Amino acid sequence: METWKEFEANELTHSAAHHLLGVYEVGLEYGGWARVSDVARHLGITRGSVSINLRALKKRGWVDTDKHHMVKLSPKGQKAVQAVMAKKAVVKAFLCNVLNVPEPQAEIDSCKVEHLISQPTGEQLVHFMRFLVSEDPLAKQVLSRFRDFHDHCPESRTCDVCHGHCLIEELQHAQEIATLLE
Amino acid sequence: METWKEFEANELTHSAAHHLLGVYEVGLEYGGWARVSDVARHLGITRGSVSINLRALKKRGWVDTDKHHMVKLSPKGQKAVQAVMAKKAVVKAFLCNVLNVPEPQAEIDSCKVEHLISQPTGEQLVHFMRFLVSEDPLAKQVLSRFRDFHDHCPESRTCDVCHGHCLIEELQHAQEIATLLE
DNA sequence: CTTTTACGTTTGACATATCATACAAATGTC
DNA sequence: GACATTTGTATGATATGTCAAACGTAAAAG
Repeated sequence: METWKEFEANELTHSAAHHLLGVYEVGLEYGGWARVSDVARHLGITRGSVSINLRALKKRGWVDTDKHHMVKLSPKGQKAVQAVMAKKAVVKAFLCNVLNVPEPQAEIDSCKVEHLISQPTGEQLVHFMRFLVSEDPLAKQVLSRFRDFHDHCPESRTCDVCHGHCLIEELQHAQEIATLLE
Repeated sequence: METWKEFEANELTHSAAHHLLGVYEVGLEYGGWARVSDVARHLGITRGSVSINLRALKKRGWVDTDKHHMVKLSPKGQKAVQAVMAKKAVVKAFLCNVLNVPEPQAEIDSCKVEHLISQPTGEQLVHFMRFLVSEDPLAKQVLSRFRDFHDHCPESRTCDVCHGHCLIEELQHAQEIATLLE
């Protein structure tokens, strides 16, 4: 009944995750060290905001700082960044290459959920993708078969016509489908 | 470079989505009408918070109110709730029945992302699940074959042993896998 | 009909996350 | 060396989302 509060309890907020990613990406060219200013430019927010946010992240052990105000990821922060990047990559790959979601939308969706996906779920998705690129011939056929199914299923083409109206009705069948698979 | 800000731009926050879901669920027994108090009890937060939050949702056209302080979803709110519920259902079904994620974890993960998934992505996932329950024999075989793959892949069993350590290394391969599917 | 309970709202507080503005110190430039 | 720019921080503002506590009203109980 209170599962919804797990969202708040998440280890990293979306903002915090992207501050860490910012430190990582900016730091790539400087041996892991980044400046507040560059992270701010990278994220498109003010130096003041980044200064405050990184201070909070430092207090919680995600980043370390220098005497010269330089910032880098702590070991804990590095692990978090790698996990987030990997989850985003595998979700985006699934959306693009299995579900055939257009790349820009897959980029947005994967970015929104990257920090929220649990370790077990991310791992299982990696296994699934690994299965789809395995030597099993079945795996190879499924993707093209799904594309055929998708192209010939009348319901899959309504989206081009009604632009958002039918999508909701589409999704209403989800619960029925869920039970069919059990 | 600023894709990450799409998160903030989301139509509904997690909190707002669950207020709407709360109105829906509480209202089921009263012809769609709900009271602030019952929604608060349902969500496990104070009446004050719900009062303020529902006022904001009313101002933006997601809910309507009575002279007697009764609240119900507007047509717009109903559509949003159905879309969110459907996305959660299809994601949870995918996690449980395809990826074999344990049900409690699937419940948490799907709840976290339900309001963040775009209409196109949700719809494509529905098509994919529909394909997996179609009469196509290939679809029927894939799930059990993936389970075999999963059970016999040495990497898939490390999780039971290292409890979170290897998971990160697992996920590091995601980017490589992503390119393999293109 | 009084009393008590329940309800919705209001207020003040706190936490997060952003902004604009201002300031002091460090860095660059001439 | 003097001046200008960049940088990090500080301050006050706004917005969301939560809490606890108090208040007034409305409904239920006695």
